[in-house]
Amino acid sequence: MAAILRSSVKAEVSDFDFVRLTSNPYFGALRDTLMSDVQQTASIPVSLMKVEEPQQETSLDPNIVAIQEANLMSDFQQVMPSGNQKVVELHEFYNKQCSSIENERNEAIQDLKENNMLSVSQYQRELNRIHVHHDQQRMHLTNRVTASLELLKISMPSNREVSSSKVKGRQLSSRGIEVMTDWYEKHIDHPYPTDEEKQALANLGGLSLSQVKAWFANKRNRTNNTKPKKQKIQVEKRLISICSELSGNNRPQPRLYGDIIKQLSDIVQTSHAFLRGPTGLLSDSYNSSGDELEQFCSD
DNA sequence: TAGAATGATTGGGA
DNA sequence: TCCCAATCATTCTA
Repeated sequence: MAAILRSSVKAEVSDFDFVRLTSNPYFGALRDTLMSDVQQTASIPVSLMKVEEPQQETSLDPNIVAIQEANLMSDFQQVMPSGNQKVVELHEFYNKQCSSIENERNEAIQDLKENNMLSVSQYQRELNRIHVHHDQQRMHLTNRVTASLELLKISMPSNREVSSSKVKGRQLSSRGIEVMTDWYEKHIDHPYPTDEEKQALANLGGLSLSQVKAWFANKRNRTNNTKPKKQKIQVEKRLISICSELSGNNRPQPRLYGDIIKQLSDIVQTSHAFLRGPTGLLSDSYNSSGDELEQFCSD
């Protein structure tokens, strides 16, 4: 397949693209599937499907290895915070194998240096062969670990929950709910996490920052714990208190009504947020205000 | 299956 | 840019 690709679109496919294609972790599986199909249908000569393996001594662009390793490290950094044991083990395995390859490389170079029987050109050729060999080993290792990490990412329950939670209406991860609820209950009087706290909660719960923000906004709103709602509840309590005072048996003397009106004026003055809101008691069409009430009181 | 619960989005105010 | 209230969309549950 790669041979076909290479020969048919040689002008467009660079060596870089070709190596990227053949080093893709799914390339092998795709090749095997196609080979199987070819053998079953016998409509395409198998020889055409033969993969052109890179020459053993062909030098490998170190940039490709570096890019692949950087991508793998980036993947690890994304998944590691989940604390998944298998990911941790895979990461350790990868680091050990890399160290092992580099140790072998260094030993081989050291042996080469100690060999005084080689000419300069022979030495250079041999040195190149050592680097190519070990670069290929690292590339194969990186590909294998990348494929394993992909499988782990798919199988991770927390990851499934996080990705699926992007869909509307899906439950957030239980860990995420747990840490946010815990924080909310501990800060019930002021449930407004700072940016740093939001980020920490997101990291702890495996959530995005916007999910944390939305969860707290919903939580405050649905438990009547937003600032305007709390203020409104306070005002309602004071109004009920005044009403009961006015209608009760211990009704105040008319000369004390001024005090009550003053109290009502204070309530209007301090309740701007919800009284003047779009659904408030004092909408734009209602022109009365605390000041007017104050004026009425003094009259 | 209807209603509740919940995550996400939107538009407006500060 | 944050917060809020309202609303939508989806899932859960009795």
